[in-house]
Amino acid sequence: MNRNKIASLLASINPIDFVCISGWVRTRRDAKTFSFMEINDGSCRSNIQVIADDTLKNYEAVKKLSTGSAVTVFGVLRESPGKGQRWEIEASAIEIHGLAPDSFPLQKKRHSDEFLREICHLRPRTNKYGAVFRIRSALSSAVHQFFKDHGFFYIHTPILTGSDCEGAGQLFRVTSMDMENLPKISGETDYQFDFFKKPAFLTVSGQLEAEMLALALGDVYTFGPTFRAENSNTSRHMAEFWMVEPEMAFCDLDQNMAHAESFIRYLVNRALTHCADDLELFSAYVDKTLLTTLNKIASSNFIRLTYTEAIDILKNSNKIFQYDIDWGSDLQTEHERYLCEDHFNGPLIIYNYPASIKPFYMRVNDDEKTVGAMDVIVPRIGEIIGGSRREDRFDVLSERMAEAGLKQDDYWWYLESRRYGSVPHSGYGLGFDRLIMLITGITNIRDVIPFPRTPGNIEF
RNA sequence: UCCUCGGUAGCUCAAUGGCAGAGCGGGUGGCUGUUAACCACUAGGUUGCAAGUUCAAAUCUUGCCCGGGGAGCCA
Repeated sequence: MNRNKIASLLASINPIDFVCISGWVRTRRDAKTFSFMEINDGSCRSNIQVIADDTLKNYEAVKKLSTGSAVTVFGVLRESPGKGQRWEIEASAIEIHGLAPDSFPLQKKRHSDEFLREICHLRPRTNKYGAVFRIRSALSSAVHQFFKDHGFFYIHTPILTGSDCEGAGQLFRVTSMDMENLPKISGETDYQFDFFKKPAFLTVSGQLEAEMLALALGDVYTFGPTFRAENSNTSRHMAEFWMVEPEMAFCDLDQNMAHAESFIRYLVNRALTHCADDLELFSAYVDKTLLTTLNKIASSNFIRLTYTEAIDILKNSNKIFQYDIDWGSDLQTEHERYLCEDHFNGPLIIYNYPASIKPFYMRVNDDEKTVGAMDVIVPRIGEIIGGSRREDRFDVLSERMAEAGLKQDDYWWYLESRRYGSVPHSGYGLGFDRLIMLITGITNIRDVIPFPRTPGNIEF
């Protein structure tokens, strides 16, 4: 018989004569002639209560079942006479798969996130982490649904790259050469012996390749892993993270910002409507203001202001910042937080940044001082989206590349897209892990992905 | 990488130079349609590692390792 998922049994309207569940024992309590067990199979937050009485053939073994043990239970789904749950299963047979000895580190009581991070292989079995990873799955589906509804095509851009795409951060090197015995030519590593016959890296963004597809299919997006070899030790950076990158042809900066805003609103709404039960855990135990925050994001327009306006507000704020504010310098975390959390108290989009602090591919505005860049800032997380209108003029783009010290030979194909039928186009990157932080209220990015990769940490 | 706080039982923490403790978890027994069950008893320690100061160090000093928070780099 196929097993029933606990989620569907708990949603049942009527009793069911014969059911079968498989899962892990969360807790067990003994009564005089029977035992209460709570089983969780990961299909939902709730456990189901099982009544195992002493007529079971293996009752002595059942009485020894400890937290973490795996079982299959056959029995009747009936209304529970006890308080606290509507349904329970009266077991007719219990099959024991694997016991969890008393060294099983998860207790019924709450554990610290720091401790659970040391046992990433077991933490999905807790209520909180089970909920995070169900939400992560639901929102991954929501990403695809949103783009499907808007006529986008899902494309796959390479993970391995031969060029330092946008000069964004340190790259991980990829090689098939023997690191202990590198072939040398006049003192330098001879890449002729490497797999690609030239240096190779893990991608820091699929944007440049995504642009090529946008200039053919119209509206496209990528959703995949991204790698940065930065020595970042913060609660919002990882060496391996997931990014959603839409790229849209015939799209200006205003349309780009409107798109980013509706995308975030859609995802927040999806979480509110599709993950209500799991979200309740986070609003109860992680962040009491979570639902207020999410409802506000879902219902109100994002504030839009230019970089220049942002600088003016900061200068007139009479607040003392650790870093000085001057037109031309990048906004620091403290500045973004002040604007987002104190001054406007809500999500905001800052656009038209100085060209000098932004990458070569962003389109230079008519003032020739700023570029069509935009960052979406949300409370508590900071930057969740970074995007821009792309420079579509061949001459300007080559000039900007030269200024950035990039070799045009390495980007010949990128430049050719501006030579043949170039069009206005825009796109952005959304940090998917940061989105999960926003939606769950979790404050450390290491806790929204099953197995986080950070400097000095690649266990599991 | 920098600043800052911390590391004591399986977990969460106390012990501020003088006998290393509690709650939870584990084990044993009892009780009960229970539900973070309850009651009793019980086991459990290289106080992160190394050196130093002292009659005496979990406690003070130095170095290292690991973790949290903040910052930079960024999504």
